[in-house]
Amino acid sequence: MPAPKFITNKPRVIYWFRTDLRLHDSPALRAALDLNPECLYPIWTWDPHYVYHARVGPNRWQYLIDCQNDLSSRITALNPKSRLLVLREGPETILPKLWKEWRISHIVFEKDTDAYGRERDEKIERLAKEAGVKVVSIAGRTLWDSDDVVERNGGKATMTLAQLQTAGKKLGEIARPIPPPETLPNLGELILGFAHTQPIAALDLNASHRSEADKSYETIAGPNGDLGPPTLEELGIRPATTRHRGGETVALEQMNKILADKTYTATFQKPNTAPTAFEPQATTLLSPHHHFGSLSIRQFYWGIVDVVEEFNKSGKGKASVPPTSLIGQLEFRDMYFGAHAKLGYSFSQTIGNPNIRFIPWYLPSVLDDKTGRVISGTYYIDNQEAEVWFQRWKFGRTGFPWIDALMRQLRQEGWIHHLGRHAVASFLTRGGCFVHWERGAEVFEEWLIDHETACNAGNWQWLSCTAFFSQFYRVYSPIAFPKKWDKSGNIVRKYVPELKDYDDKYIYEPWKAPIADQRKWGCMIKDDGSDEFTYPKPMFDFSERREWCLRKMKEAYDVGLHGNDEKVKDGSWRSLFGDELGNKGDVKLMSIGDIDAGDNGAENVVTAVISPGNEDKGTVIGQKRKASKSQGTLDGLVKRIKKS
DNA sequence: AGGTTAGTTGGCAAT
DNA sequence: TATTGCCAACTAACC
Repeated sequence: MPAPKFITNKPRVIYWFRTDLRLHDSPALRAALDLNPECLYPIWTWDPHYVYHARVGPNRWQYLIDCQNDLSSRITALNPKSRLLVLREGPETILPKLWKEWRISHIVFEKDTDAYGRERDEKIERLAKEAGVKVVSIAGRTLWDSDDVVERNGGKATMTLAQLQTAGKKLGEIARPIPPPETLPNLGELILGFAHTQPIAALDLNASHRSEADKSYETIAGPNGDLGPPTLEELGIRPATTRHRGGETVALEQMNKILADKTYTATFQKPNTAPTAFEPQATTLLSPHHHFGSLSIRQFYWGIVDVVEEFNKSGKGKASVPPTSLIGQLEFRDMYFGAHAKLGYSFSQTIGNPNIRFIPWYLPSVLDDKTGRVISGTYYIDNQEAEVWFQRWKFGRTGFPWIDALMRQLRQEGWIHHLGRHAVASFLTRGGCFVHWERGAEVFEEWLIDHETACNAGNWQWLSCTAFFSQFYRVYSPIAFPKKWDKSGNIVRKYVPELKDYDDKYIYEPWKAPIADQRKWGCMIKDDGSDEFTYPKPMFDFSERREWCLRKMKEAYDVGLHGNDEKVKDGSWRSLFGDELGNKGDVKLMSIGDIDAGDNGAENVVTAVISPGNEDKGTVIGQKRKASKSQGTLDGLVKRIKKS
């Protein structure tokens, strides 16, 4: 081990912020302060994995930037000489330089939970060891440390709420929140006179969200040279469209408002909250704060427990209990984290995952044979019709107003109600399109401001009846389900404004309205719905598709393969299924990263695949497809999206 | 925390 | 008062 250049008595500490963008109830930050450091550098490193390889739309970028700005000013409020230092370089290259230049003795961070973060942190710990820097990593993102949960669950993934609850009981009471620090140490000297390492050029999964050149890594300290949080402009990302704002200050205000409504908090029952409500929404909307760590999960947990106890003593009634209560919702979150902690990367994919069923969905993922992992940014188009359905679903042009309203709300605002997620997920997978749940999960990853790998993968598995839940005949109707909550379809009028003047009677099924009424209400129902005075006909007969899907689900359950079965990996599963799927023979993969000249002169990176008989047609995910006569509907769709 | 259909039951008012 | 029609509310079976 090389000897440090300078020996000081007091620790010199880097606090590495990642998904814990808060000062309150941070066990890791407390540990850093307990070192009684001579100086504390609060840093953020601009990880190329997140910049290019995670799917992040403008709304989540903005939310992250909100969190960083708020955190920085809260740090400065405690110490005017301190702030959040945003370094435009990946952690694996910059941290060793900082340790050396800033004479760091300790690096402290909250233990990460997702597969990528944990793999990255292992590398960082090895590098730190080599450099003689001590690493302090403390769990703080979940009710219990998920690795402890797995251990107390017999070393297995938590696949039911009961398993999580039993493991939790064995682990003892959840820690009470730690108050925020009252002071923070000064920064050390900001020496940045070292070479700036650029990330290795890679596939940019967020290219479709950029309107300008990406300047993420132009300088180490940002355009103002002050290590301040970036702007969307610096990232070349289009403006955000959501009204939801991030940051610890907003998070605490929002939480306190909820807890102040004691009846709401104590009697909350998720299935009784309206998915059609949007302003205000029926649930807490705290999930994005928990995702970025701008709100501690234990702070909210204990806030609820205290309100529930008081409510039960008050004689006003009986508080709700898990699984439907607010506490139950937090437990579900920990259950998914427990499964993800055990299974790692394989939790968020079918192939190689022993815990999930194999169902022969359309548009399956492509596997990297070397790593056994799904290749992000690509998938097989094994059925052209399903690809059209998928694109129409993604951009809210299915012709089912309830589904389209939700998908447009998701794209615009980055958040939809949990039961709305049920509705669109059921529709895309087992109750409509029969498209792979991994395609849906990728769209949610791109557009949700509260995207959390464990919860997203888990919920898609649940809703597609791939794991956690198996009653596949419980299909959500795009008409009957929203009618139960809102007969007049206000959510449709808001997000599908071309239908705003339709009578209540037809708001969820406008194709049934007489032509004269369609004319009167200013919106004709036409096949492609390609101008602003038209809306598309439903892209299929729903009950027909529902029956077809039920047959296929039953078949898949009878065949009984799971993600880790050899037959799933080698493709021989096909011999066990009937030939009704319509995907004939093998599909072929184009080279990922090939450059494809787009119609508008732009160069697009090919990230998807071709199907037999269509060898000359590549696909660019999230961008315009190359012209294809067989996809008139899709071209109309693209035109419509560009206009909106 | 799904939806449909067919069948039953019970209240109510018209005849 | 008995019969009839109507319908809302409920249940069971099925997908």
